Amino acid sequence: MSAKGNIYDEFEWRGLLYDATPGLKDLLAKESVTAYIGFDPTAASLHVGSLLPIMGLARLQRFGHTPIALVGGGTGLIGDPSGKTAERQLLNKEKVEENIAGIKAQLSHFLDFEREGNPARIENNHDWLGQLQLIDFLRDTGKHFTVNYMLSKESVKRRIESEDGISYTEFTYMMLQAYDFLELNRRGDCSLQMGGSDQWGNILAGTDLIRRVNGNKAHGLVFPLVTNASGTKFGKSEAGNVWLDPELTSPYKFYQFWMNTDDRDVIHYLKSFTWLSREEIDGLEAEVNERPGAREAQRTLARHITTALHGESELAKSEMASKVLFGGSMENLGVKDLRDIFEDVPSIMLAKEALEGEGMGMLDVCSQAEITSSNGEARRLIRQGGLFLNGERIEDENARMTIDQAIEGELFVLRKGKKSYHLVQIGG
RNA sequence: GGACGGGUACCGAAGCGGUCAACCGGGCUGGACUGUAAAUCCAGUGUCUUUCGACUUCGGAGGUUCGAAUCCUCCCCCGUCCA
Repeated sequence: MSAKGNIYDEFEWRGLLYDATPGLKDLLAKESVTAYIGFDPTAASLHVGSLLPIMGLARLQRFGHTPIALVGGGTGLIGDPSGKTAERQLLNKEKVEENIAGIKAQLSHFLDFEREGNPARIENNHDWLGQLQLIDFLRDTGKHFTVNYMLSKESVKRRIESEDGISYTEFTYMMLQAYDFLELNRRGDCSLQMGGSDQWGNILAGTDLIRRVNGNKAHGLVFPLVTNASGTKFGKSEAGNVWLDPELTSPYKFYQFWMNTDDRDVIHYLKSFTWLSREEIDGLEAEVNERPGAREAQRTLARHITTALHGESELAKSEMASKVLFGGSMENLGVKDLRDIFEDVPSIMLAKEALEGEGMGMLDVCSQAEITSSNGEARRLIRQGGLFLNGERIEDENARMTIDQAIEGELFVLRKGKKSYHLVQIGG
């Protein structure tokens, strides 16, 4: 169907094909398909974990198919039990609305809503789920689900076996997701739902429902869960979740997150999250094997994703900051540059008077700047050689910080360990 | 409602009258090595002072005792089994 070949093969070589319904490959080869992925508005921003499905939609679009991003304004009020071991906290409607707005903005970085022939769309399932009448729903949709079928689904089974059980609310989630698929199939001829592999059960519930209600053949395709060689959960940094929203995760931190990718994961991530061709990725793979220390693959990965999400200029800033923070000294940098580089580093103001004359004890500075949470901790830190003022190690726990040590008389750069920076600025 | 079992620091888990600020493991924080890595090694991990020491902690409240995380009473919570 497309000059570039079949998207199915594309997913396959990129390692993004975990499972798919039979016949999907032929369908994708023959015609332009409309496909959707659901996004949960449980937070005001998506995080890097959502990048895989988002890219899935984007790839699909480049291959001539039509992507729909479905925001779960309705289902978000219910909560999906898949992959969860405990009952979810319900969100209120206002919060969900707010989250949807944020998510839409982020999706637009990746999907083309203007594209000739197959523009992307965003739908909110609250538009139809909100209208649903209980009795109608039970008669028209509920009839097609046996409890036996629902109980047999992995996500439900696991929760039933768990001690806390599963509420009726979450139990119903599967039916609603199936209904979404049916609705999209009816109104827009959407015939494919994609998602993470944890969605397989829900997706099949949808294809089954569509077949029963209107006899159409619908398809599902799921991506593998993104794994992490170190065994930690993908998408977490030491600072917590890595979000797509620059207010929550600065472009610099976002860039660093990818930069820190384990050698064992980086090729897989390049396949999953970038547009790079097979040849380019093969080249980088060779690079990783030959000169792992250069981390060319990580740099390429970080560049591509950061640019896609935050743009060229943010990438440039992130790279400059990285260079200073990890590369060399800050010697030649003025206050202006430093302020820029340390833009999203915690910062405090201290009164000029406090730093004149004797100055302030480093232990105090540490608590004021919230570098440490007790004097004892600050003491240990210094003793072990983990505290730096303007790049110089503090040797003595009784050292004092005075105004003449300030860079251009305006600010101090404190560093704890290798990576944790704090700024102290002098206030009036 | 009844019968047991249990609640100890971020988590898991010892301790069951003094020598307990509380073994050990994980996590976390520094340091060394390094590739802004992994692995490894070292150190640290209640608060205040840091040498000694003082103070606050072992579900909660009381009590016994010279002395309690450890014994007693009541209460709260969790798990398992029986109703």
